[in-house]
Amino acid sequence: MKERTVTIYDISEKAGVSIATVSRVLNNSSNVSDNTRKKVMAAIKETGYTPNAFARGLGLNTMKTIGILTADSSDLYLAKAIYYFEEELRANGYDSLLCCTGYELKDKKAAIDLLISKKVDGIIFVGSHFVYPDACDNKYIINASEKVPVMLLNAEVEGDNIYCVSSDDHDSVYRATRKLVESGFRDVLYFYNANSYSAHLKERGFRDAMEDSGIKVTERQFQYFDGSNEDVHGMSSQLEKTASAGLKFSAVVASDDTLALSAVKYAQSRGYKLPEEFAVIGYNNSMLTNCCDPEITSIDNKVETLCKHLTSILMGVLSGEEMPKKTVFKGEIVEKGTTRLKKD
Amino acid sequence: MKERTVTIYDISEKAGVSIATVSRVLNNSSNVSDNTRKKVMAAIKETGYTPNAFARGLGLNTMKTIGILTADSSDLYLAKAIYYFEEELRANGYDSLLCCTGYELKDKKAAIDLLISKKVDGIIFVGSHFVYPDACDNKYIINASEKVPVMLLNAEVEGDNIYCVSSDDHDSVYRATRKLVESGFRDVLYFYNANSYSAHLKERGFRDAMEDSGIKVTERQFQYFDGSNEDVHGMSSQLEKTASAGLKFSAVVASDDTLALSAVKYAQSRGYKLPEEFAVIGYNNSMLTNCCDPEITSIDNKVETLCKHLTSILMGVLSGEEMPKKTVFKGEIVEKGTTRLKKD
DNA sequence: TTGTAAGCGTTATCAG
DNA sequence: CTGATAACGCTTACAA
Repeated sequence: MKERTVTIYDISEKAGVSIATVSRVLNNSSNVSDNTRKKVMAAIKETGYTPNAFARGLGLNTMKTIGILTADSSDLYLAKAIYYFEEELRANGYDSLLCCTGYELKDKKAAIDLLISKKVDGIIFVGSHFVYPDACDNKYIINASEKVPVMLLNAEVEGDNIYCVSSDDHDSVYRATRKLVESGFRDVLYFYNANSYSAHLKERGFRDAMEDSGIKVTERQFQYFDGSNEDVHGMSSQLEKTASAGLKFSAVVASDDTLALSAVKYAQSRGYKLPEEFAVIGYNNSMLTNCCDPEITSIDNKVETLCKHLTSILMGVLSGEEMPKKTVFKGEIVEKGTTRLKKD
Repeated sequence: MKERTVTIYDISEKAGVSIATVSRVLNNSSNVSDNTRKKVMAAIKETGYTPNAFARGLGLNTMKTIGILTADSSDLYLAKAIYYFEEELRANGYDSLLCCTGYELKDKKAAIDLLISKKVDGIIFVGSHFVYPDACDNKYIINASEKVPVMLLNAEVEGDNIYCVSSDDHDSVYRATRKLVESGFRDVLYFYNANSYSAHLKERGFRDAMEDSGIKVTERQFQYFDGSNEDVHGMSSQLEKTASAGLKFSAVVASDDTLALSAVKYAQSRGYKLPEEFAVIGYNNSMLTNCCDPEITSIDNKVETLCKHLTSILMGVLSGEEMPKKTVFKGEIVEKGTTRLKKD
């Protein structure tokens, strides 16, 4: 009882023209007389015809789809990025094929193969988790770039068909840390939870800032949290343990707002007054920074801007234009209640 | 200089067999001799051949893709759902085409048309925002279901090809509210920010619970927050205004954890002690409930379970099995620090 | 301006 | 077990 789906042939017949003509009006292409166009349109409207995307894809060798690759689409920051990408891409006539890979290298590779086999027009790597410190481990990105343009958000890999858009993480953390020190906090703990490309930049920023401030740091001041990105509990109890173990710190620079939030909870559970006795700086300026009292000073890395630029670069690449291989934006320190930084 | 992509013909030639045979080993289908299979495999490996997905799609009339429709993929709850869907779908060999529609009806319609024109095998409506109180406004969902199976998460629409999976929002809020009242709070404010299908169920649950507790409610007790889902600030200041305007309330039942969090901030800014003098119950049991101190009692509606079931129902539908049109799970009240509910 | 016909790369039916 | 060959529905030279 399934009525045959209407094809371009049905339209051509109904309108009394050839399928070529139908195709032409469909792609509102070159020279079709107003009259025939009208006839074709009428037939289309009447039948409710829509072109078969697969056939189209086969002919054009594209279905206007971009693969979006991310470790965890439910992560606060990544979710935002995905949202902006989807929006921008669709505005440009592209669909988004989403692939969440988790954090295992082999799953990432598998996901890429999958995307490429589905013949996406490009792949956006959302988040720095895809780039490893050891260059060999990034070979899989290069491989992908031999098939389709590869876009990296918040990461950097050298390659012919690879384009990188990022925020200057090193600079942001550097500036924030220096200001923090200048405002009187010298025993600062660095709290992080990733070993990705941008994670390293941030850490480097912290180290450099401390050094340039003339403060020696010990490795104990670098606290790595190895757990779920949502485990605020675990995070603050790690700080608690660290403190109980004898490490003194009265400020925390965190690589992520969740960590920062846990630092606020830690400080408040100890009865420290923020920002007088204890200071906290987060990263991403996400809604989490507004979820506690005082609200958290955080670094805004302009994810919307990054996503828009990245998309427009991708669009340029896809239409054969020459595009910048590396684009870097400057982050912004958004001061709220957990610090009292010196003004510039 | 672009080398022609290798096709099934190249493989057939290299292996000295027909393309039909190559196709057979590709789909590891019926009866191919071990010997020829080996030859073909060798040729495939040698050339790095991968089948053209578009051609395949054209032949099979499917590219194994599911459209995921959501108002805002960066919303904490929706993002989680999307994550689980993507994971489950991929485990079943399906890809996810993501479409974020925003909250305008016409954009929703456009997105659906788009998904259908891309010939997805089914559409998952993530979140109750797609279902309107006025049945006429839901016609577009019925329309979609005439083309592909439609799956609704946390919503309900009657239709031939429509399948609904949800948590019993009414029951959850009802039980939570009753317990709250039993624990001594009678002047409870209901705080919500949506007019969707499930929003109505929740509100109904609250009303019924109050009524069954013998408490009269006035419309002022129903506070609708009309703003961004991330604007914790705006939310708590609305509560502040409401209180200043003279409404007395010492407890808040919120339709969402963000609202609940804002209630905690409000209560704390007024110096109320939670849970003794002020109680709060949220919804979704998201990470936000752990972001303040005390942590927030919240209703867990088991999004992971819902998503898994929904996906498996969809898979059943796609393979022609008879599947339940409506599946309802029970939510769980997860008690934390903002209440001291009576035990059952 | 319009039509003809040759792809595009598979899968599937039917013979052998 | 294997091979021809006809779909699948569209785009696009090339002709007219």
